Amino acid sequence: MTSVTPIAADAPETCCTPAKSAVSTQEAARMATVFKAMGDPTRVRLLSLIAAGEQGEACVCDLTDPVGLSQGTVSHHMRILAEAGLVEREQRGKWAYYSVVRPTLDAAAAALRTF
Amino acid sequence: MTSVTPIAADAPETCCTPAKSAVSTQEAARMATVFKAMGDPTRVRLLSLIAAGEQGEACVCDLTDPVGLSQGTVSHHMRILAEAGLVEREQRGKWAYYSVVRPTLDAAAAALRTF
DNA sequence: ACATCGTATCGACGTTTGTCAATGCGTGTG
DNA sequence: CACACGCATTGACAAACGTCGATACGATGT
Repeated sequence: MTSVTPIAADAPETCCTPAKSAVSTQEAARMATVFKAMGDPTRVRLLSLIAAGEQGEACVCDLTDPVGLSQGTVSHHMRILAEAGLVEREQRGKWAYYSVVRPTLDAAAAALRTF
Repeated sequence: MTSVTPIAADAPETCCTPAKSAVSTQEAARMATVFKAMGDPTRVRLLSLIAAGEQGEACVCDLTDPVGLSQGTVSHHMRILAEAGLVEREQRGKWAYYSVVRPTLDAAAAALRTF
């Protein structure tokens, strides 16, 4: 699984506040997945820590201390962020480096502006 | 309660990708409140319906049918959206009109871009 | 091969969440 | 006044969530 459906970058051809129509149920669900992933203080913090990291990335071992949670819990949160398409995982040696997926963030921000 | 703390419009004096630092725990918590409110498909739908409404507003009776949930449940969701500062309530006659609070949306979108 | 280290996964737990049906509370209308 | 209507609140309950400790997995180094 782990579909990673990045909110849909549609927005057909709109101009300025042009007779909006409500989003479909499925689109609402996809948006909610991303927002729900960011709906936890710890995950917001994790995302922020990763973005603030050296190359905009960080491994789990760098994250457990700052958030003050067990390694297992952090790993769990990373999984949720990854499934929402907010971060990407890259195995380097025995470390797992996570980096922020900017397009997803941008799509989410854009989606917010459509309301 | 119902603090309605709109994410903080800080962003001191930054330019282009300038040595980011992680957000504080409290800021993370405030952000998470807003995103958590949008972390449910029904609430995304509600927000969208309101924004798509006549004057960018809608009363609960207009919302129950589209989302297919009981009136009590819709009222519950509206409360959460209101507490997150995402919508405002205005009593007009015997109807309660909800409207989207654009600044909160914008602040959330801006916050997303800081990652 | 073996021991070690960094992560992921599992099982269990208390808490929070989304939902409903029922009830309470204002507000306008007969 | 009494009644109907729109909305909020309550109580209850199943499902989902966040957390931990323990365990399993995969890569490194000895």
